[in-house]
Amino acid sequence: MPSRTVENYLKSILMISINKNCVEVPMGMIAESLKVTPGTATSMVKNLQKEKWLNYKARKGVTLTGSGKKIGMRMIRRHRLIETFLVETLGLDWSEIHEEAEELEHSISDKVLEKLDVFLGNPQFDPHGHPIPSKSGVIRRLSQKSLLDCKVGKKMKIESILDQRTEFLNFAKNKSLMPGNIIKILKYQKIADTVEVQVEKKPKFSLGFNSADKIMVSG
Amino acid sequence: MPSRTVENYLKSILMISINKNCVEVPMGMIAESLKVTPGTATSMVKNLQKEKWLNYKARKGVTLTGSGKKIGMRMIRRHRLIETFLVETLGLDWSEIHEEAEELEHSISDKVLEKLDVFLGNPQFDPHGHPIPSKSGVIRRLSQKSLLDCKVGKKMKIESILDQRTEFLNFAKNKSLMPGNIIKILKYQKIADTVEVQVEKKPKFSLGFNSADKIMVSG
DNA sequence: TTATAGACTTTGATTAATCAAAATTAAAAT
DNA sequence: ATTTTAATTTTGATTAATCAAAGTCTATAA
Ligand SMILES: [Mn+2]
Ligand SMILES: [Mn+2]
Ligand SMILES: [Mn+2]
Ligand SMILES: [Mn+2]
Repeated sequence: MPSRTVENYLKSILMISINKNCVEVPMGMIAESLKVTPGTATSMVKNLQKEKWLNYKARKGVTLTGSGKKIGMRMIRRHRLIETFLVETLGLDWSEIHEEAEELEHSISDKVLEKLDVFLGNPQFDPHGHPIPSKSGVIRRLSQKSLLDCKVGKKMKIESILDQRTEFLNFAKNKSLMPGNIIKILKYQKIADTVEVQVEKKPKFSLGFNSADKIMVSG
Repeated sequence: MPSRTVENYLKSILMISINKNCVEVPMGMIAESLKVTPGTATSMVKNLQKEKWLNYKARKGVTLTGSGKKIGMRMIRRHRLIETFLVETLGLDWSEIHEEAEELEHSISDKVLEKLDVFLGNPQFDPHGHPIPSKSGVIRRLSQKSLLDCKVGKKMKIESILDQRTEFLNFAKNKSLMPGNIIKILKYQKIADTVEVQVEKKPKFSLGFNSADKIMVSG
């Protein structure tokens, strides 16, 4: 019933509200995340409100309704299961699956999706370490702690990578910045906005604050 | 570059010209095959001509250009490889894959398609017995002989099933009307427009002329 | 040779999604 | 309390794809 555009809006809005855990998602973030002009986002969001998928307060932002959340979550599940399939079964690299899944998430029937889920053995995390919501829309709470929130010297486990850009993921893999690996912050240089880190026994290197904030960790 | 609508038009036109082997494809068939009104087909076809994908002669029909044929063939390859994947890998029934592939054929990147091809071991035919074009756009000539063109009593091998409707394919499977099986026409009753047939050692049954014409055979 | 039916085309309108640029508002800085 | 800035909304227009219904052709049938 919802068009692929609607599906994209609802998924993006849900992901923003999860990642930044905010209740009201501001229009600017929606426009940025969907790569449309602010005016487009405003007009689209008004339509979504008519369809009862969200509530919109002018100059405040947007809150998903129950049905909006449901569709958004459904899209996240689809996206992540498809990504997992592309890596596990077809052997694509984790850096090239995001755009692919962005399309496929709208094209697969529920039946095929559930077959895929079984075929893959009910995976719980996608290749970037993001939890895959259950069919009924339940998702594991993900770590809200990024590299930036860590004490110097403490060893942490990498949970997931938020940045989905191909180049960033290539860089990350090259530096072994991958889910499961152990990372330590060696130095924290506020003035230069960098952290110096070491992954497992590999050579140390530096990350800017923006990049470090995309590496989610636990432990 | 071409939109999914354009891809659908070019694929449909190519398939009609192959199936009916005619050079000029009439507008009516295009409209019917794409389930749009005749006026829509006319206006769309004019756009396609502007883009050099085909030549259109008013009240005559349409002929694909080289580039139009190339895109059409690419879509046939995609469609059939995806159908094969859905049956071979995910275990869907041959009756429920057509609509699915109709969507997916537009959503998968070339890279994923070729990975799929390798994963499946370069299959030559889809689950309905239709030849899969090579990456470079070469397709095996398919049998032009249907059950209707057979001598009574002669044993023939079923090559492919043209009718893609779910209900027909369910019926066909139930009667073992599937590629590879051996079929014999027992009786040919022009007046009732039925043929009585027997597949392998199974009980005999009747088919209307329209249905019989959808079963392509050889040998 | 006219009629006429059926295939096809034209016309005029609609819808979803988008943009650019102008207008408005609220928050922050002075 | 003003001014400035940044975020957001409004306005007006465009594009691809579609339909309904009116108009036009052309091949056959009377
Ligand atoms: Mn998407
Ligand atoms: Mn992911
Ligand atoms: Mn299609
Ligand atoms: Mn097929």
